[in-house]
Amino acid sequence: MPHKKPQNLEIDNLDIQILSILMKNATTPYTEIAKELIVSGGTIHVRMKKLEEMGVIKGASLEVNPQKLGYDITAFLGIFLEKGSQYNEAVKQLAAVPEIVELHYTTGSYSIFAKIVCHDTNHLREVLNEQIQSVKGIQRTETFISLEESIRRQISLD
Amino acid sequence: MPHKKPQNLEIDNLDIQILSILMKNATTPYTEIAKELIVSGGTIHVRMKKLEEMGVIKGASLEVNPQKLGYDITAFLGIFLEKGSQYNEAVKQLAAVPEIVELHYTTGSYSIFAKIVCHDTNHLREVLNEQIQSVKGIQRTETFISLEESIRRQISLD
DNA sequence: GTTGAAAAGTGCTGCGA
DNA sequence: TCGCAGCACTTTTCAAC
Repeated sequence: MPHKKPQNLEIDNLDIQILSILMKNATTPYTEIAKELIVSGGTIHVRMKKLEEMGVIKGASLEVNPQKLGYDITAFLGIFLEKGSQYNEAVKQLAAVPEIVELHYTTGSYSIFAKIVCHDTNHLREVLNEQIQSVKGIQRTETFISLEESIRRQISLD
Repeated sequence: MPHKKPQNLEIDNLDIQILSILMKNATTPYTEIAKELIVSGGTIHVRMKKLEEMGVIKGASLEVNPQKLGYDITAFLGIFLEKGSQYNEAVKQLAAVPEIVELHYTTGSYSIFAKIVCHDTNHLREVLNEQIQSVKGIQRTETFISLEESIRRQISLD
């Protein structure tokens, strides 16, 4: 009796619980997760492999404290473009600015929204004046400097 | 001759190189890093321990694809407070909103700047109306919905 | 501070239920 | 499909340089 391989491309409650634990601490051993969720270590492994194949898991990255590395300024940038159609070209040039850690195409007042990390205010001014304002199509920018990061977390999967 | 323990609380070039590799892929084995930087595995371990003690490394977290988990909307929120002094109280209440993944106290037009992740536009509207607008001290908000996340990376350590 | 190797723990694979 | 057990690999520790 031919039977189509189920593939099981659904995310069930167990998957969510595994992700939930690993999103808090990616170094949690599989055996410990297994103990906590009362399944075997092999099961965790199978689920993780499935989630990776599905593209749910992009990878694991080390979280560093930018301030301890001499990056004291985090700022948000609202960027106005002359024309919305210049977006792709602008992004290409902005990608070459290493201080930009996040960049979005947004609705609302601004065309582009960016997050930027700099050593100090001088560094920020340099990047703004020399790297960003000179990009073709960028009309002007508004800067919001973060004085305090009060919340920083991942989405909760409940 | 009494001699103060050096502690070696400086970050040298080797530390930077180790961090650089692990920030791209936190699952890189120490042995492989050691080979690449031509030092022993034990050295990598000692350095990592030092960096953790110094607080440079906050931890490792799994990066997931929010869209694959049904979170399709990423938005930025500029929040106006009636008085800046209401910040601490507002943060306390906003911390209880799980959809908020980042929150900053900023200079510029807004008092608070937040990043929020929702399932869909309805979910976003619900969170805005029921959870955020009701917080005491919040005057009004401006929403910037991300239509495309073009850049997402860590600071480069060069 | 670094090295190299030994010891402990974890991740992976195949067999059985 | 899941769980168990053995093997390979990584992390950790430690004495010596």
